[in-house]
Amino acid sequence: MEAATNMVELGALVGDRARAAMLAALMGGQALTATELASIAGVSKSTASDHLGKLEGARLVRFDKLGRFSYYRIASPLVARMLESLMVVAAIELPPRFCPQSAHDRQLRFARTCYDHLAGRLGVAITQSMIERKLLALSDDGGELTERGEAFLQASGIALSLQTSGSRCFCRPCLDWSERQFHIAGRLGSGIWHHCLDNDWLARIKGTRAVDLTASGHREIPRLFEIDLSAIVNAT
Amino acid sequence: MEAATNMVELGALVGDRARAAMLAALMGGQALTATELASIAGVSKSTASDHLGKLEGARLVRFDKLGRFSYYRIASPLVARMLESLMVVAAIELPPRFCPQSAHDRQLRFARTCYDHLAGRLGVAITQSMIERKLLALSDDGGELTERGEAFLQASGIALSLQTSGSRCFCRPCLDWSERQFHIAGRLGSGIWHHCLDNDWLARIKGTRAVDLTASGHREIPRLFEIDLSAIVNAT
DNA sequence: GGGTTGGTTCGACCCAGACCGAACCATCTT
DNA sequence: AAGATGGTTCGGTCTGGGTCGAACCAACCC
Repeated sequence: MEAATNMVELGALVGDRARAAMLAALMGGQALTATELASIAGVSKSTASDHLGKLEGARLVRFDKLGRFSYYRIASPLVARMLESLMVVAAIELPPRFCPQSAHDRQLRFARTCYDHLAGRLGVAITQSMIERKLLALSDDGGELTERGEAFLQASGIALSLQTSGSRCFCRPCLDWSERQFHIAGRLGSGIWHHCLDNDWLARIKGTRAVDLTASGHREIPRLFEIDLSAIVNAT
Repeated sequence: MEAATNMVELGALVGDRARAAMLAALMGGQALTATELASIAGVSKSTASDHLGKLEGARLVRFDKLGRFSYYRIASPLVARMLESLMVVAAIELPPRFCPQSAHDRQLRFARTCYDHLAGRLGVAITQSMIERKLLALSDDGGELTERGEAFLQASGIALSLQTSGSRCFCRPCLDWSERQFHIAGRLGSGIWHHCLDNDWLARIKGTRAVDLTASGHREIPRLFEIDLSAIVNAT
């Protein structure tokens, strides 16, 4: 059982409170320092360093030294996909249990980054709206822009934010663990997120994966994506 | 970190030798009894029962009692997808380490089931051949039959083995951990596998995920899929 | 009924590994 | 040079959970 042996190692790495908290934080897509990750995981610096060494040894994370800082990040999109699928099963398949919702949880549920695209109620709402406007068709395992969608992309300027690298899937549905609906991943998802970020419509809430609307985002996002912000801001 | 909490639980469940061996075995797609799983995992019946209780409690597996036998199986396609992505990262991203290849490993690498479709050199060869014959186009995250492909499906009789349920993706690439290339999953992959099984071209090797060619399979599979069997039988 | 086999529950044992503090190294500042 | 901050390494502690055997329950066979 060669494959199983490595799967055990992988599971054991994720199956620890502190390490899982670090990986979840890194799923925000940003590189974080060892001290930040120690604080997020709620462990001492020495423990954090130990954990990060293991994660790096298994090539789940990479790190770059910048001066005296070590910036850690998810090693590859493949690892991100794996964590994504873990979170989906964790959220949907596991028996429900009592979990008090913190303020932070509420922020995450409103909007967050999922490695390199937008998730939460905002991400799902944008996706739904694009489908209703027939800009996009999404199936369980893939998606495609319509002609109207192509035009929309050009007109809005999002096209400029798209990476041109061909190997990644252009549009991929990503099951949202909090909403239990799909949002857009792949290059298109990444392009939409970066477009919102570049135009200062959205800003990361520092130290977390959560994202918040700026004043201009409040104005421009509902206009561009034709969504009703008030409905999703005030949801449960 | 509500999502992270459940992810920890999930990782911890997979991150155990015995449980991972059981899950890997169940990824063969067949239901197995508790005693069979105990033997596969190399633990006592009591230990196995304990583990299976935990897996069932987390809804990663389901079981049906038939008489005095408990038949366990993977709970859902979502769980299968998650394990699939774990195995891919385990096989491809983790640093290589010395792992002697057992006879059983060689069998698995030749041909095996991956939940409900065909994997290993045989699965990959069929996929490659269909792409070369322009029956199929496959991208990183999706796939489509060509018109020729549709005709091929009808002519071969595989179309009859296809489930008609619409919710599942018709054709999905699944990264093969042993071959590091794609093979066909989704309803199409499931249809091809069941077609080979129904016609007695392939047979499961009992108690494992491994699959072997029957005499008629030796004759018919190369003909239908236009592949060179000798090349993949004798590979490393 | 008695015997056999599949499966679960319980109690006891034991070890991998998560954790911390202290010491240490490296980088930047003053 | 001295101090401050980020990060790693090392040794020692302790606990969660994986393990088994024995006892027990349930289904099938004679």
